[in-house]
Amino acid sequence: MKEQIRKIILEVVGNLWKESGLKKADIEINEAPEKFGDYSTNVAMKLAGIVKKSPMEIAKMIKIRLDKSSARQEDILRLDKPSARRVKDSLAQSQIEKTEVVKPGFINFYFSQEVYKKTLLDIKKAGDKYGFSKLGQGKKVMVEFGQPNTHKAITVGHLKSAVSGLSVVKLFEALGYEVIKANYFGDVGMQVAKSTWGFMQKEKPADFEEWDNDRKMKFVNERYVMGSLAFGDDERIEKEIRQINKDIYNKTDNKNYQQYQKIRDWSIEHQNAVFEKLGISYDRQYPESEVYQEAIKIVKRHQDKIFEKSRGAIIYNGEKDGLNTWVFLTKEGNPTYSAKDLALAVKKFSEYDLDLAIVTTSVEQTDYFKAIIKVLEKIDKSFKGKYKHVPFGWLLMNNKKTSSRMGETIKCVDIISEAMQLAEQKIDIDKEYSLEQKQEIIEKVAMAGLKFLILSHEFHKDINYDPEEFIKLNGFSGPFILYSYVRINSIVKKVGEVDLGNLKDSSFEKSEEKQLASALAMYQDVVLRAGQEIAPHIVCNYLYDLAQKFNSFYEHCSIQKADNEVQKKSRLMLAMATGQVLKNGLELLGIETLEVM
RNA sequence: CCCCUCGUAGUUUAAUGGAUAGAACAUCGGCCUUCUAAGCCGAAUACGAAGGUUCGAUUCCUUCCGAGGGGACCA
Repeated sequence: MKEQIRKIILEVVGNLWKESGLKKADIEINEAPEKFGDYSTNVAMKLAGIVKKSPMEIAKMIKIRLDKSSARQEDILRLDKPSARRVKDSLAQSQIEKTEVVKPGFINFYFSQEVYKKTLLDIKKAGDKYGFSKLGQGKKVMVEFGQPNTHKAITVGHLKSAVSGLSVVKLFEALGYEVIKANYFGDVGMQVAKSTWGFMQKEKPADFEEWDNDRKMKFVNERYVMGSLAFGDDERIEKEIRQINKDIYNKTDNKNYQQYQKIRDWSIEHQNAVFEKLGISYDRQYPESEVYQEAIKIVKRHQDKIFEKSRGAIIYNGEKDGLNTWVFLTKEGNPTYSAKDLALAVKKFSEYDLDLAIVTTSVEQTDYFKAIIKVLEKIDKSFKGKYKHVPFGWLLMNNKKTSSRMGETIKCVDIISEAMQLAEQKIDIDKEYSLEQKQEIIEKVAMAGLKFLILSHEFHKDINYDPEEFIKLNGFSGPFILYSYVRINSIVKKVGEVDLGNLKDSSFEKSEEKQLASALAMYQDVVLRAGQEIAPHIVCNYLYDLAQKFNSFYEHCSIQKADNEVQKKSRLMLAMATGQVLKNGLELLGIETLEVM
């Protein structure tokens, strides 16, 4: 839609635009505020500084050209003179009903009824694929997200990563990319050793083997905290833990390694269950242990060209590239996380023929990944621009970051059950749902609340959450959108599905109808922007606005009590199309719809 | 000391250099005999400070103030 309007503008100002050194992409088409039509452009204001005329004057001249290009007005701008027919055709093609010039120099575009009808028909035809584009067709992208550690609890941080990552995946799919979902999880290292040590210090409860994995992992995490605290206090214990660490690396066939393996198995089962609950199934799982050997090799291979020796370690000296210096191999010859991340990156490209690899992590790793990417490009120029780090902010509790070492972290499973409790309280007791229905409502509403909260903030910003008023179930929230969807579903059930054919008799005259239909027409542009900017919060804002417009429509334009049969059917089509778009948009956020609530 | 984020109503936040800075929660006031009131309609309240660039700055640049993060063998 935007692209078509851009073309029309170009018909008129093309030459002048080029002379001014501006590019086609500089022609901005934006969604206009409600009372200023549907789309608007500021080209006149952009030209003002260059041609030294007032923006209003320029805008008026452009408008004359748009309205009837043969106008006999003195043209001090030397605008292009496309034939009247070409402009008329362009306008007709993009179904712009009228244009308007408004201070300080905006040119506004109003959709015609044709846009509304075409949009409804497009939505009906494309269904779940409405909003998809072909931008990434034939291209492959891998998104790495989640990244928990075994032998430790999954925390809110991982929850944020998982939810954000899933949304990135969905956005790229909507852009037409083939997406590979990857997880990189820590299953080696001191923290794993600490946890294993802690576990072996205390008799486990008699019925331990009968516990489910959630409960087992809670116990394991307690033992991890204990081991972690003991590590700093006692040299003898430190020695024991380091020994366990060695046994794990060497896969020594002893009690330590066997215990480690057992906990690792529970952890992975637990992880998969938690991720499944969040709607995530990975295509490729990379345990840290898998890249360990490769990490050493890759550093040694490039030892003198990219890396250098310093204080006994092998480092990448980032200072000369304006970055920090990072250790890749310790003086004992062990690979650090940087070496492992590097090996992982190379492995990803060699396993899949990727056009792009995205890694999402928390913001603290921003500088670190700059270095990793730099080194990667030094290894092979073809990696340039293909490895992308997307940082996201913390989920803070009362403005403070929590420490996993001290056992302060909020567990992912706890936060989910907290959300479910809230959702349960909200269920209308007058409505008699079956037990299964009730359970479905609780789960989906809770997930919608959680996911929307996480995704509605800009990625790189921290989310400060107050446990008291944390998950919102009304207002700017996921459940609000679900609720709107449920209302639509309920109407359709009552009135019955309808097909108006080509909709040729229908007309949307009330402002609530027009605004709703306009918003539907803009959905594709929104998805495109959200995908290109990797910004799901754009989708959140759009969906909330759309749901609000629907609720307003619902309040002011009755379907059952429409004036006549055509209006009734037109409105029902509008409602059904809205339902489809809400569903598609929620899908981009990884939120499932439901039929009643 | 160096580098990176971020400062918007009481709170949580939005706005590719543009129109009256948009919402939500909380507060106050209306609307359920009428398609699900988790809703609708309305009121009130905000760009950390000072300069600069621009027709136009919350947005870009500089300085200051404030918060957080990163900077050698932990991830």
